[in-house]
Amino acid sequence: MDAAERLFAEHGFNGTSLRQLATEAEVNLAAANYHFNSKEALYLEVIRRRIRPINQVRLDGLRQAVEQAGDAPPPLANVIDLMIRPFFEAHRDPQSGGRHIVQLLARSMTEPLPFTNKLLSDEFHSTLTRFSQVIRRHAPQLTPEEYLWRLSFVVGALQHTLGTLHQMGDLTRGICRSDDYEGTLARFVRFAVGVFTAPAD
Amino acid sequence: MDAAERLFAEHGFNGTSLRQLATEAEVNLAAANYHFNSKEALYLEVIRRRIRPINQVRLDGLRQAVEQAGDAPPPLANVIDLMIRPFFEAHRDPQSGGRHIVQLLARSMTEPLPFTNKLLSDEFHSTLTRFSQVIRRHAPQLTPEEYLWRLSFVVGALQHTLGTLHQMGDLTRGICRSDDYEGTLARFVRFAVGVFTAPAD
DNA sequence: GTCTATAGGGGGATAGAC
DNA sequence: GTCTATCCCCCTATAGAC
Repeated sequence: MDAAERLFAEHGFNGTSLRQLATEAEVNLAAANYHFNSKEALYLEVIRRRIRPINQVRLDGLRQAVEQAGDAPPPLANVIDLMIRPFFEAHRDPQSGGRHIVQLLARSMTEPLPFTNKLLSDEFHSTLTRFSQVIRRHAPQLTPEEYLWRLSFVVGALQHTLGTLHQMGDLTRGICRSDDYEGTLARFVRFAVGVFTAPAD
Repeated sequence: MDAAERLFAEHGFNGTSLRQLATEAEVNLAAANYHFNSKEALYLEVIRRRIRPINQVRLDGLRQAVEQAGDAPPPLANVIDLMIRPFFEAHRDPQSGGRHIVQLLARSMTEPLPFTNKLLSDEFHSTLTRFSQVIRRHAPQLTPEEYLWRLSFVVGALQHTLGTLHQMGDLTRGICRSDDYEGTLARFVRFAVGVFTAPAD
C-alpha cells in the first residue's frame, strides 16, 4: 500500500503498472492481485485509507468549533485552518502518507478517472458542504454564485499548493520553503479569509 | 492533431493510445507515426501548437499596455486581464482548441511527465516572469516570499478554474454558468487583484 | 507518403500446484 | 494465502510493399 501510494502519486494510475508496484513492495504480483482483486480496487483503497481519517479530523474539528462558539459562527480564520490543516499535517508525517498521499489526492481531483468520481464526491463533497455552511455566514455579502466561484478559486489554490508544495523550494530557488508548514498554512489562511471577506463588488 | 488534443485532454498521455487516436482521426496508424516520429513528439507538438500563439498574445498585450502607460505601471486589473483572457478566448473558440486545449494545458501543469518539463518551463516561465515584474510594482508591500506564495495561489486557482470550467454548470447545479466567459473572467480578475493588493499582514 | 503486417515488449488478470 | 507460469490483450514502433 505504501509503495502503491508513492507510485500512483508520482506516475498516476495509467503510468503505474502492477508489476512495478509488486517489485517495489517486494511482494508477489499474483498475491497482490489476490488481495486487491483489481488495479482499480487497489487505487481506490489507497485513497480511501487516507481520506477517511483526514476528513474525520476535519469534520470533528469543525463540529467542536461550532459548539464552542455557541450562536455565533467560529472565526473564519479558525474555520479555514480546520479545513486545511489536516492536509499539511499529513504532508509532514510520513506515517500518514506524507507528501505522496497529498500529491495523490491533489492529482485525483485534477485527473478525471471514471471510477474515482463516486469515492471523491462521497468523501469530499459532503465535507465541503459542511464547511461551506459555516463559511457562508462570514460572507453574507456574496450571492450564491459569487460564493461558489470564490470557493472554486480557493479549492484550486489549495490543490495546487498541496500538489507542488514539495517543489516550492526548488521552483523559487529557495525563496519559498517547502518545509515551513506553519508559515505556509498561515499564509493560506490569510489568503482564503481575504478572498471570502472581500466586497461583493 | 484535433483528435489528439481532445483525447489527450480527456484521458491524459498514458490513458490515450495512438490506436484510439488514429481511429478517431480516421488516419492510418503508421502514417501518423511517420509524421510525428513518436507519441511523445506528438504530445509536445499538440501543446506547442496552441501555447505559442496564446503566450504571444499575452506578451504582446502586456508590452503594449506597458508602453501606453508610460512611466507608471498599467492598472493591475488590466494586467491580470491580459494575463488570463487568452485562455478564456481559447476556451470559447473551438478553432483555437476550445475547452480541450485549455484542459490539456491545465492538466500538463499538474501531471508531471518527464518530457514536458522543458517545454512548459520554456514557454510559461518566461511569460510568468514578465507579468510578475509588472504585478510586483502594484504589490510593493509584499516580500518576495509572500509575493511568490500568492502568485502560486493565483496560478493554482487559474489552473483549476480553466480545467473545470466546462463542468461548473453541472457541479453547481446551474448556479455557476460554464458559458459566461466575461463574467467568470471579471470575477477572476477581481479575485486576483484582491489577492495581490491585500495587506502584507 | 501511405498502406499492411508484424516485431517485440508490456499490460492486467488467472489457473493450478503447493 | 502464496507462488510460477501463462493467457490474451493492447501497446509503440518499424519493415517493406506499393
